[in-house]
Amino acid sequence: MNAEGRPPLRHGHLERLMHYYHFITEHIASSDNDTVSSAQLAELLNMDDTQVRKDFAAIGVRGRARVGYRASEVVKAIREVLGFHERREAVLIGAGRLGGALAAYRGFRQYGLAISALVDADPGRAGEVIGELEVQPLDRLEALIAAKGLRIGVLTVPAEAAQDLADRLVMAGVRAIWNFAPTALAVPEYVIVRHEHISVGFAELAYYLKQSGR
Amino acid sequence: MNAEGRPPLRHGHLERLMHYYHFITEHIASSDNDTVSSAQLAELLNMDDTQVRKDFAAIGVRGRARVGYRASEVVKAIREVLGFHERREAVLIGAGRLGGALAAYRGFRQYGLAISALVDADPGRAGEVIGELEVQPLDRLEALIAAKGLRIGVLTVPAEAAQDLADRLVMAGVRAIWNFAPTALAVPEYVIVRHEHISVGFAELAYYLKQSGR
DNA sequence: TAGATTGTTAATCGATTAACAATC
DNA sequence: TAGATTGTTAATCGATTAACAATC
Repeated sequence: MNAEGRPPLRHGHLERLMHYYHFITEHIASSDNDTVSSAQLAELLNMDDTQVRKDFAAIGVRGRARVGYRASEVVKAIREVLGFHERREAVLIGAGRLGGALAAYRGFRQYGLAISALVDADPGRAGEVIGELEVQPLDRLEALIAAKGLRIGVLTVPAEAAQDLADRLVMAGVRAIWNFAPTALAVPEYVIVRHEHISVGFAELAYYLKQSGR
Repeated sequence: MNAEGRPPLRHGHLERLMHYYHFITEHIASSDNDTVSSAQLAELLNMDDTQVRKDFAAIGVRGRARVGYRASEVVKAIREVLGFHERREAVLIGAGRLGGALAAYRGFRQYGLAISALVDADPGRAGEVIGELEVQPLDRLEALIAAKGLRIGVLTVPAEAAQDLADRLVMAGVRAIWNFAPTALAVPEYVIVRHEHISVGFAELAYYLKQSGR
């Protein structure tokens, strides 16, 4: 149970909530009286309508029979449950192409993520500006984390460098790591790691392509 | 059933296979007689050992009682099933930071992915070299796909541009799209889309962080 | 041989889907 | 009122885990 007295959401559930959120914010105008039915969403997202109703019930959204759910209410509840309104500052390590792309992407703001420090191991990169941030030298990592009280680290570094940097992040107080390096990280159990394994996406795509007869 | 007479693998199964693959190739030297037991893998990957044995059985890998599985055999079987040895050429659209990162990443090769054409809507970018490729103007898209017989497209463009480009890809003969644009794509049912929704990863990380008491 | 580990069947668990009464 | 849609319970399905005989 969490603060709201609801059981914690599982992976699949969170994914579906994000799915609803994107679909509704993209396709259904947010004027106050816009409604959406579970059957509509289910059809468009290619899933079962009971699932939609259960998911909404689980986050405390109630609909009205013969009418459906208020789109704005659904969106608000999802933002609430997932904590999109809570600003979460993070330090990003590795200002290469991928790191630069994440640092410059403005879309993260709607989920509460603000990358508020950017470091790179190459001293030559220090001072360069990406998005709204200046690249800092790696040896300032701990100072930056302490100064801003950062608790989230984003790793966009080569595989070989990842474990060392993860260790430094944890030592400096970081408690959640978003890992884009193609390697597993060993961390204490009180640290949460989300490993973004991009090539898995390609492997799946290729497998399905193969299954479908090339 | 697929060509090998085995039922197709589901999402979870594919993810686990990639997990084993990475773990074994990273942590277990590939000399011919290296063995690994289901209990070992299960412990290290934090899962049930029966699961490991079932997954291996499903791809035709047999172990030996009291010994375990031959690491090299497991790796080979996974590569075989997932088609890593089949070279798959793709066109990448959008040579921005993210596109550039993917185009320059050499690690994809081990999975069979070769990005063999790179286009960008900005004519000013044409001619620029990223990795081993020269950025081509967008109007050459169809010609490149036809000339190289490409069947896979990678979209690293802003959300607004994604649907139009997906349409062009499909019209030109592409049958699988790896979509990094933060928007859903509408495509004919014979086209496979893999939507890489990166912010979902952050949302999950943030949710678990919140659940754990900040 | 003794005992560790596989391979597989059976049991459990959770997630998905079906059914349907309640409601608007 | 009639009928569409929710909310929820029950049934089904599939995935995970337990158990254990077979094997090396």
